[in-house]
Amino acid sequence: MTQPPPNSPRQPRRGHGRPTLHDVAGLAAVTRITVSRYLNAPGQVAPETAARICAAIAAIGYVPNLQAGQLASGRSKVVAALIPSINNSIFAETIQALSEGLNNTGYELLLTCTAYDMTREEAQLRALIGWAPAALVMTGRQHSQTTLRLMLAAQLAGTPVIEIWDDRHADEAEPAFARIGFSHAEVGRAMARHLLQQGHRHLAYVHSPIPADFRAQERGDAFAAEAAAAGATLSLFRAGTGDPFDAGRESLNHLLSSQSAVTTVTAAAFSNDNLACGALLEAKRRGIDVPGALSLLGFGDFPIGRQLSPSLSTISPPRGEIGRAAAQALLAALTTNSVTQGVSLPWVLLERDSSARKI
Amino acid sequence: MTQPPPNSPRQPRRGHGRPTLHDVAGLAAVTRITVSRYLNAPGQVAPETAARICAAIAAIGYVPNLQAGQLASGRSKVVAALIPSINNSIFAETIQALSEGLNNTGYELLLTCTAYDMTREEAQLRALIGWAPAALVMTGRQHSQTTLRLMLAAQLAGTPVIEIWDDRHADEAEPAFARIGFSHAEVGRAMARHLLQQGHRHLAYVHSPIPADFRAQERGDAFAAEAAAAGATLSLFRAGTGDPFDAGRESLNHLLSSQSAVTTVTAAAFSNDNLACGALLEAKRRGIDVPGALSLLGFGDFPIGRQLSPSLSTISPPRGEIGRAAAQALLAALTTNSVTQGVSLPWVLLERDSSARKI
DNA sequence: TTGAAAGCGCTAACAG
DNA sequence: CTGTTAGCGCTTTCAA
Repeated sequence: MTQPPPNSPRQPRRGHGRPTLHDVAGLAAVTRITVSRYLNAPGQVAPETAARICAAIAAIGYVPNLQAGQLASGRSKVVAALIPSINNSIFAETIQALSEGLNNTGYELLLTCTAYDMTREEAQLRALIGWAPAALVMTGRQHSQTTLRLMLAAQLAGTPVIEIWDDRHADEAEPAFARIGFSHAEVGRAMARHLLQQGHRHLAYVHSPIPADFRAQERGDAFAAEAAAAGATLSLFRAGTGDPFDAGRESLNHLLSSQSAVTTVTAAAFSNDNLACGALLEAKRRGIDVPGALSLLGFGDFPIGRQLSPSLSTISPPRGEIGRAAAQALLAALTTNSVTQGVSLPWVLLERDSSARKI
Repeated sequence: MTQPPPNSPRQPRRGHGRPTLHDVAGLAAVTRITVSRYLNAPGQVAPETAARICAAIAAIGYVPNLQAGQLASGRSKVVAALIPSINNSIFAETIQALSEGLNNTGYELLLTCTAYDMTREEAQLRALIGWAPAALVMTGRQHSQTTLRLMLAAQLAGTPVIEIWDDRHADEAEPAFARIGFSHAEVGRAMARHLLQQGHRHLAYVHSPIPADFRAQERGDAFAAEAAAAGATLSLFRAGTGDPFDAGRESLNHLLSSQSAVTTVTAAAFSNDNLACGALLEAKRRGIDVPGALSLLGFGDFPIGRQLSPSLSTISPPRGEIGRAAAQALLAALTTNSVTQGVSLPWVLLERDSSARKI
């Protein structure tokens, strides 16, 4: 039917089927721009015209092409976010909150996972920048040189950039980007202090199985430093990969089998609650008294920790708050064009039974 | 420098700062189209020219504008996916696998959450369609009329559409879309049969707190039907919202307090493992013998279930497989332009201690 | 192997 | 309140 005439000097391209502004305009007997206005600033269109346009849109099932709109306007409605893992319940809650916060603002969340891999982070960021995002949400403050360059370029071009789940480090110059989170070093120190204050002199720390989880690493390092400063002995372990509960069990077994008579560990801290719960369950299985013979302390405040007995002492990080604050900060920066502000969010040490003071 | 001449009749618009093909072309002393070819079909560009272009790109830090490219080419590199919740570990693994499968294929995953709300699903889908996605991934087979219309329109326009985490229902005509998942009705029946085979005649089922979780509802309904068919008595509960472990505990307490002398429930099945684990922990706390006095059966194969003692019997759904199969099906459909094929994926009933046969 | 021209669907700028 | 005109940055078709 719509065959090009045989002598046509050129084959004109035609769109891929979906109805366009043009079609709506034709049906409503107005021009495209009026339809565009109806969609973006309904107030500027006469009610009667608006009704016709509305009917036309419904009739042909028109859905605006966002790519075209954003290209033409030069401003995009995409917030790009990079997180290490979607599987990790810790980030899930933050993202859920961020996503809720962006809901009904017209902004979409474009989310990708780096799998704790800086090379991948760089590639992902590059791909995301291709979407001309209105804002950038990164996780943590450690990035490759190129990643940092891309972030800086974006920020210079006026795109708000924020780093979540981290805070300014003590021996660091003023951060280049707004951070929304907390200091993992402080958490690590607090974890050590909590155990030291209960009189423990022989501590252990079980690291995350992912060395590239910089924030977890930082908590462990700070824990170690604080323990050393207090003159306590410290055994360091790294959990195995695989099921974190099993890894926690194994780490407890390693810990026990590597005990020397003089330095019997009486308190162990873990990179996360799943590891700690595994250790807790294994201790119960082996008949070890928790906290009597061994105190246990986790991180993350995962729901299961509250359920076991003894219940698991842990750090409760501001999971959801980070997402909410990020959404708020971004929207503020995007609408008022102001500078994005970082925030330090509070965390809490939940002193439950697994590290209760020995009476 | 580039001030508009004072008498210029119109203020020309200029882009928003980021370097474009044009800039690269200028630096490399070629035209834009050659740069475009270098990016999309490097083989068609002379090596010498390619080198110049490559240098230019690096020099000015050019990142292609995807929106412009997709608009011009009419084909997008976005896969849009709608899931009920990101917080739910069950979907997290599927999405992670889908995302891995799409990695390095040039396709991006645009992900949004419906929060188990059909109205929201419709709104989200509409927003996603605005991105002219190359493919659509929906969750489940129940959608609003309008959502279905949009999905059908997309499919008609040649966009592969698949529904994950579900399968063809027995009394349903040929599904309009490819489904990748399994039958929740079958799972529900299998759960009931498992308990019936162990001689239980008084069953209970604890529903998900989310009535709009159609798949969970379907498992429960099928469980109930199977129990009724076998002449067993059945107590139905719906778990409370909030911490699922707590909800599971409460449901056990309700169950026990609503016991009549004649029909003492000896086996309870749950909509998910967290609920079941809560009940398991509560049973232990109350000194109820599991499985001696009460058998417990969950769904989902969450890691914690294996760790408790008695370990939790459960259904292990093909979480990751669904994501992998979806990625594979989409890529096949996108590259070979063939029809998307649905798949039924196998699940397993893990018969662990909480429902061990009474000897 | 490279270039010229036209157009993807929409919106900014400026009239009327 | 509505229309005209000229792009957004890229890719398509055809020609050289």
